[in-house]
Amino acid sequence: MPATVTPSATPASDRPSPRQHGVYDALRAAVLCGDMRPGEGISETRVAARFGVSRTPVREAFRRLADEGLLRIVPQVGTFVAPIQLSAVADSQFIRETLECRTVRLAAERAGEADVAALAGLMDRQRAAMASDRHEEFFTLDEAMHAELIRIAGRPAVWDLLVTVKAQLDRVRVLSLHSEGWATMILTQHERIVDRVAARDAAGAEDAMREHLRTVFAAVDDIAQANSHFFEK
Amino acid sequence: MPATVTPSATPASDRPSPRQHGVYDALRAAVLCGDMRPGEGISETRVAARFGVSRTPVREAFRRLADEGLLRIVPQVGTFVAPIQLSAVADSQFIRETLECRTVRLAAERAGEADVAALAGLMDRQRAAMASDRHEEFFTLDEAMHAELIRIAGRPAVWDLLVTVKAQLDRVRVLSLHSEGWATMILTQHERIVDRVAARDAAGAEDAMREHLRTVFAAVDDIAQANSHFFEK
DNA sequence: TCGCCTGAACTTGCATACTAGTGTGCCACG
DNA sequence: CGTGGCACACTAGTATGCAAGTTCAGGCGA
Repeated sequence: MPATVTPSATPASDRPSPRQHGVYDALRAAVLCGDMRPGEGISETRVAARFGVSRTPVREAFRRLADEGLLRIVPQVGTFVAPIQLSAVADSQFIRETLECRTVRLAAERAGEADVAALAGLMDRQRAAMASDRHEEFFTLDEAMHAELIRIAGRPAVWDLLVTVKAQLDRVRVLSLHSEGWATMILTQHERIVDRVAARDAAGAEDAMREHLRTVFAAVDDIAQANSHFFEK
Repeated sequence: MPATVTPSATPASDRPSPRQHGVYDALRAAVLCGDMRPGEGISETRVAARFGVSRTPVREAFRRLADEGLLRIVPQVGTFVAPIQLSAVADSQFIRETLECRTVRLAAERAGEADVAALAGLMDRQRAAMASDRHEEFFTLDEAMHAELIRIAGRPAVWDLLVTVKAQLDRVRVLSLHSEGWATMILTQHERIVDRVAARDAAGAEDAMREHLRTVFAAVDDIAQANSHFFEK
């Protein structure tokens, strides 16, 4: 390979997805949705056997998940699903709130007609999903709306960062029981955010976003007490 | 290994640092300080030979650096020092500014006498370092002061995140030539930030921090034009 | 002289073997 | 019956061999 020469073309996206990605995605989903419980011990050998691959791609997936704080690797001892640390959850909340409050403000200042229409479409689908009790789809649309707002703000990379940062928050969220009134409240808050963005009301949008994010976070303490064996500190 | 049992004690910090960490640290420093130039091709085999280890720990280090956006791994082709993307630099700036402006505001609201004294001590050492032209030490103290402000704000995890996010900015910074007047200006801005924090002036501290961070960022375009072969897009 | 084709050398991805260290359970002994 | 110690099974860290794919250079032919 010639040194000091940038590879000419060959975009990495065309390459076949390596096997480690599949292992990573599956494990990450299992940890986030609670299929693998905090404190549970796993091992490279067993996971490799279950996925039908060797230890190498499993190791790569473990390392990434450990970097994200979802696994805890103890050399020569084992790898464990990380307990949910309340301090880490609070840090996630702080970072998310700080970044999303600023981006939603920018979104309100920058949104064009097409952007507002896209948001309105997402809201319609949210209402439809909730009316039909399709909770999984509602969650997907929730994520999509937050991502769209950040895209409108012109900072798509911020969402990429938040996907990782949010993980600790998501682990708590799936423990909650999604009472009926709760989902309605989320939808109402989404409507208010979009309404303020559509009105180009930056300050109002920021307030609405902050209230929305804090509503979700406010449930953390209750959830932690009801599931204290999953938490640390 | 007993499953579903949280490892009792055994903090990971006590464990001997695996070899991959040494490789990771060395390569990261080389990329950030410019010893390895953007576009330069490296290979697992050569790096492994140079460090006297096998490919495995080198691979792990490569993976982590690629996750941070410092390397670009092209399967079956090679691994390259990532070019500096202006968009990534701008995103780093946005995230850093957003988070540090909020934390410095919190620091101003929360700082106790001991915190203010610690900041004053760091400023004294900065003045001494600059008076003696110890640029390396000044840089270290610069980092320490930003970290200390975030610690005072009560969000040390935010600094851990910024260390990674800042990497793209740091790659540009080392390309600049550190003119004399520039360092003086940085020091003056630091003094103003600490002064506003000591005065518990949250808004003033935020303004000072924003001006400070934007001063550094303002030089990016000039540096990019003077080193266009290192940049992409 | 230009263009194509072929092959060799290189790359990373993956699988496997081996090492050093840890925790646990069992067995012998008091 | 209780306790201490040892052996074993299991862990992650590392080394190495093999496979699939890419690039580039050199030679051959037009």
